[in-house]
Amino acid sequence: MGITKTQIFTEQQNDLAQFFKVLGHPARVAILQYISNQNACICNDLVEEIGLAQATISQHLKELKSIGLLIGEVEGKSMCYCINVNRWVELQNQLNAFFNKTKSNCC
Amino acid sequence: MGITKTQIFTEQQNDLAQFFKVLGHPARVAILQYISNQNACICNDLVEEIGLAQATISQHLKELKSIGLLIGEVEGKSMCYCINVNRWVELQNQLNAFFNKTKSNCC
DNA sequence: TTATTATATTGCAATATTACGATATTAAAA
DNA sequence: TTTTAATATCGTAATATTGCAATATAATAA
Repeated sequence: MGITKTQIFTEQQNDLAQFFKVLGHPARVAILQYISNQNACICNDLVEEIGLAQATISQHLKELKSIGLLIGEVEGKSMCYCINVNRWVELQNQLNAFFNKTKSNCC
Repeated sequence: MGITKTQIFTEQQNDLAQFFKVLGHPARVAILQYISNQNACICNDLVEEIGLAQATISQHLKELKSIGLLIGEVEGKSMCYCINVNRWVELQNQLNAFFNKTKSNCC
């Protein structure tokens, strides 16, 4: 069948999982790290930097945008991507809430 | 082509992504939450609780074990799964390190 | 206007994931 | 020993993801 049965889970569970899923690819981790290492917004040095085709990078950027982690701004004929710090902190908090709540009492 | 090009990323990036990936499914989030809500180690009430086939649950448990988050102990003819608290905290720290390091200076 | 350059989108092939029925496997119970 | 119950593994169908070439789009440069 292959379809994730989202209907049987809570919205919170689906959202959390979706967020983890987007971060669950090394290219997307690398993109976030690279953007954060630049002092200014970078554009698509990413293609050269990461070593994947332009179409592939564009796709990964789209997924990062889909959970609100990246903001893209048009700058002439190129795009300036940067991290959405508010969303970033929000997700980190959400994630820590999950980790802290999910504590085991057994074994 | 469909293969993730792990060779072009660092081990740290691959490990982090792998960890996120495993948590990136609502069933696995739900499993962890359910286990943590029980005062004692639970076994496979999970099948009834979550609403997926036994084979599917078993598969998800295997993935959670693969990153060290779960420990399984034989208990008669059933299995007692519980969260590996040390690993849990370790992953939470790793994750926070990633979030804290990856801070944007731009926009 | 016609390049040129940067990025996004489309279409597709290769591979991975999800889910489940069927079938082991293992341990207690009868 | 045979049955029963709990879990794991195998095989497979449906779907999703990854990656790229080709193409579209949009903005500046010539």
